[in-house]
Amino acid sequence: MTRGLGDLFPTSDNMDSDQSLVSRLDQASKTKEPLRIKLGIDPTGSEMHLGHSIVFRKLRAFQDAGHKAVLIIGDFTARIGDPTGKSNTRVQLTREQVEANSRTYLEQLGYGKDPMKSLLDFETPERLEVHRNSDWLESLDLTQIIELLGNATVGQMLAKEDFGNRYNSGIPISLHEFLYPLLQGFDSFAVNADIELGGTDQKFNVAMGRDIQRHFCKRPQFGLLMPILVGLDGVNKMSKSLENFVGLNEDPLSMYSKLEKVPDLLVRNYIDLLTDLELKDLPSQPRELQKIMALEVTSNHHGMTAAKAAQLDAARLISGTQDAEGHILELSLDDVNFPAKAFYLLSKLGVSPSSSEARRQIKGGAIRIDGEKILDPNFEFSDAGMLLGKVLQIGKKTFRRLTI
RNA sequence: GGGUCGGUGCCCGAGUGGUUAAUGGGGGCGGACUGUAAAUCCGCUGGCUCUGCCUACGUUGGUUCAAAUCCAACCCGGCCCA
Repeated sequence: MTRGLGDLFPTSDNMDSDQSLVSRLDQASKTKEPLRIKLGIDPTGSEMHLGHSIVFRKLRAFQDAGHKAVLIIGDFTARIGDPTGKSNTRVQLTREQVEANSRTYLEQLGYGKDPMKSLLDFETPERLEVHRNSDWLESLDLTQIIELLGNATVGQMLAKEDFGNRYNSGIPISLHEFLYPLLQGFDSFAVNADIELGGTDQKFNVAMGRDIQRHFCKRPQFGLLMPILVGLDGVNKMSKSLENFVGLNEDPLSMYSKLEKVPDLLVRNYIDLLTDLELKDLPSQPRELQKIMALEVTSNHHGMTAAKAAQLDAARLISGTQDAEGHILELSLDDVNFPAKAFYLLSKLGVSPSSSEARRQIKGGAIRIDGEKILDPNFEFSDAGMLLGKVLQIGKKTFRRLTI
């Protein structure tokens, strides 16, 4: 339960169960009253990634220990946008976008899937509640909103790192952004949370929840924060917009290939946060560790059989051998008008983003056909027969078999 | 609302009437090396079936043979004042 923990508060070790999580857990097991573990997620995108999964793994651990997961789909707060970690105002989403995102989020978390292969246990009713925060936030009236706003000061808001940075560097902060932490806090009150899970960047918002609960005369929650997962670049946090992520619904091969080459410094961290493996039982060679980690994580989401297949495929693709029969994606020459010059072919096939880029790739020596380098962008293929069944290679890692 | 400064390519950021898709950095892509990596080195980095053509420096107009660079209005933002 404490594995990988980033931060926990409050942490007093006295016996006051409002201040010590250990005594609260004791109390819960004595009274057979499961704790309510809140985790909120704003459906602001369509794709979840491994960074999200850390906190869900923790939630699942609580479920498996008999507690109740209270999942909040932030369909209302998604429309405001969490300013945490942002250097500018977030675009506001429409109701329809948010609704579509909510559905894909639930699917990615394993709704309707075997609990053994999914992040959350959706199958055991007493272990899960799912709420949408529009249920209570949408109907707040101005009086209530003003009461809510009274719980925090401008000073507190500006003390929050992201707001402070933005304020000091002259980047605009819209007033509605100040409301976000308060609404997240109100969620904790609304679902009567005992513990709120979140990333370490959520400390301010989670702490706000305690203030709001106390304001409404509820027992304040504990905050249990998990570290932020560093992305594949080894520098920034994992995020879709930085394109350093591994999506939860990526196919096994793509998931494995990305994980297998995470920077060495990250491998232990990934093992700690994304698997149940014990580091001391594992070999120390970085390359071996990468493979074990990639296999294990892929297996968590797709099962061991699929993960092992992905590992084999990845090895074949990397070694550059083209005999990964059936594993090379096919690409149809259907749309191509012959005679076709090399650069036109690449852009028409969609392997190059533009025909200018295709020219550059060719000149840079990135393109091979059946292993033979093409260096002239204007090289002309007179008809499809010249290419049929051959393997087009773009860079080191992308292979496409050309078909009709 | 008033004053003032500013809005440049994926990002940051030079440029301030005239060879040129527009210095530099970051990021990205490609190549070499390697452990498929990191570090390092090299090349590329607006679009187009491309020896040429087209679109670009907040928006729209204007001045000029010529504008990212000058003028006007408008939109957006910072700061100071209210």
